[in-house]
Amino acid sequence: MKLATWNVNSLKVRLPQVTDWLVSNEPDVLCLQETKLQDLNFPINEISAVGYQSVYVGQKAYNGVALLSKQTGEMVTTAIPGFKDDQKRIIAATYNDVRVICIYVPNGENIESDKYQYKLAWLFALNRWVREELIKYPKLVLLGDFNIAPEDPDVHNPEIWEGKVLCSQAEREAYFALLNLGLVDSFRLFDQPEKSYTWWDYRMMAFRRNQGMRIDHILLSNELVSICEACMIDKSTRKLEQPSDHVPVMVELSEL
DNA sequence: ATGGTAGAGGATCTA
Repeated sequence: MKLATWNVNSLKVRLPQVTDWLVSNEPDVLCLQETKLQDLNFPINEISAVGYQSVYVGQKAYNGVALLSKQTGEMVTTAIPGFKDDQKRIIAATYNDVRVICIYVPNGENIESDKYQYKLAWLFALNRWVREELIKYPKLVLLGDFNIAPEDPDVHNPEIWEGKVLCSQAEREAYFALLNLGLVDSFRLFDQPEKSYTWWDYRMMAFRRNQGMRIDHILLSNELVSICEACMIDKSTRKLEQPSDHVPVMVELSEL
């Protein structure tokens, strides 16, 4: 079973890249963030044409998440239960007894912003919900755009970014609180290239200089860690015309 | 201190 996540920064613009990527990589499930589409505009036919079903929840202009899958997902959820939120940032479904939770964590803007407080509150609500989901679904994958670089090796210039949004102590504590529920960062299960990142600012030639951050993650519950065979970042999509500022991350699980 | 780019939507807001 192959599971992937990709913040596409507008599915309308990135649709040809997404369908090409599905054909080339054949994931069982691809999780998308920042689709930036209202539900009535979701391109179900174009995605169906390459053999994938879609479930999605979106809104005008911002946010929006989706699950593209070969098989039909069950128990689809499109909000964190008990957390009032106008922003469409989560979608979850179950495939082969594997609970797949796709998240688009708020960016936070900067640590003085109201958006930062919203981010921390959102992460707290996520934690409470994932704790409950792990009881129901021992095979669980939490993946998406976390907007958190967990440790200094995940940041191109940790001295400059120290304490700033995406790297602040409170955000990192919220990330490790998720791991403490019984989740593992699949990327660090394996040897990886130095300076591996998943996002580079569009500005200042950040990608060419590899001035990025690793903020997109695939976390696995303990039951899935033992059957995880690989986790890789696909930088190739950042070299295409009109790229997203994020690139896909994918895991391979055996025996599923 | 500011700007640099991209996307949505039609002026700014978000990232």
